[in-house]
Amino acid sequence: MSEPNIYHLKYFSKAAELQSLAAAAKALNVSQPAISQAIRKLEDTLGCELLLHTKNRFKLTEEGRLLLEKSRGILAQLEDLKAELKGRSEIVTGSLSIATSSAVAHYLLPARLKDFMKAHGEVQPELHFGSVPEIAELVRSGKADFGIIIEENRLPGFEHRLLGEGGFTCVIRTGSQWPAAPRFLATQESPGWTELQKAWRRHTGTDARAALTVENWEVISQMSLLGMGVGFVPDFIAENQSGLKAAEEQNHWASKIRYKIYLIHLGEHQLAKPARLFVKSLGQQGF
DNA sequence: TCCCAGAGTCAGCTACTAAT
DNA sequence: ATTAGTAGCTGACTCTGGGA
Repeated sequence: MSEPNIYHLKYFSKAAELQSLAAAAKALNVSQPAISQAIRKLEDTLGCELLLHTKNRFKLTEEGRLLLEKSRGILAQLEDLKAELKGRSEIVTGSLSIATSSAVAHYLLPARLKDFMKAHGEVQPELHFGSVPEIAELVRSGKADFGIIIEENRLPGFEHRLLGEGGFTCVIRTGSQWPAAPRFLATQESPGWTELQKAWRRHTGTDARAALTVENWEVISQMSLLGMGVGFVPDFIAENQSGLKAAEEQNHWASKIRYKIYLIHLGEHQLAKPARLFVKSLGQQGF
């Protein structure tokens, strides 16, 4: 019986990543049976089931998940080795898949990405957007190399790198006054509406009134611009959104609500080279 | 019920390796 | 150099489930 080889791992990883044998076959330019047989060979030689087949679909077993995790590291190391042996390790190629919120992508990422692309023009960046749970799932499933989240607390199962932190700001349309009976535009996600309510109650002794709770700070910014309410957003948005101004007199209570920007991934050794370099550059500069 | 997509099976081919 | 065994691939085909 042969030992598992690198093609077996490659085929298995791609199938697990794409959740489809046919899609993996297409991506790797081989036939679908080749993928199917490679996975069976892996199961035979490892003596465990890697996939659970159900209704024309499959899902990973616990062993399959473990193997996927380990094989990513092995394949990434192999890519590095190949590049090194070719004597062209200074030229970084491949994809860089980042999962984050649209706010981070809009306000924080472009400058960092621009610098990175200037140094590594061969890398193909790819951005995915979502909520914190969606970002976590994109990273966990391997669809994204790493995620950037704005969250108070750390997520279990991920390695974290703190990129920055700050406080919240109340914003209103430039030229307008703080309203006598403010209605707030805030997100449901933490930190957001719940923390605002507590802080507002401590500050005024009354309940905060919501104009709208939405999942997206850019939408909040736009609605604030239209005068639909007082936006409650992280300071980096307040500072960079033209047409809005911070309600300075309110920020002694708002800025006490803090956020942290974390970069999350499944482990340094599992990152492909472009991702490792980008993570390193973010870690040095932060946001 | 039909059609389509995805996954599995099978036969046959090629490439490689070890034995003679 | 030849031969046999093994591994891995492909194309053709079948089976199954979901959706129109």
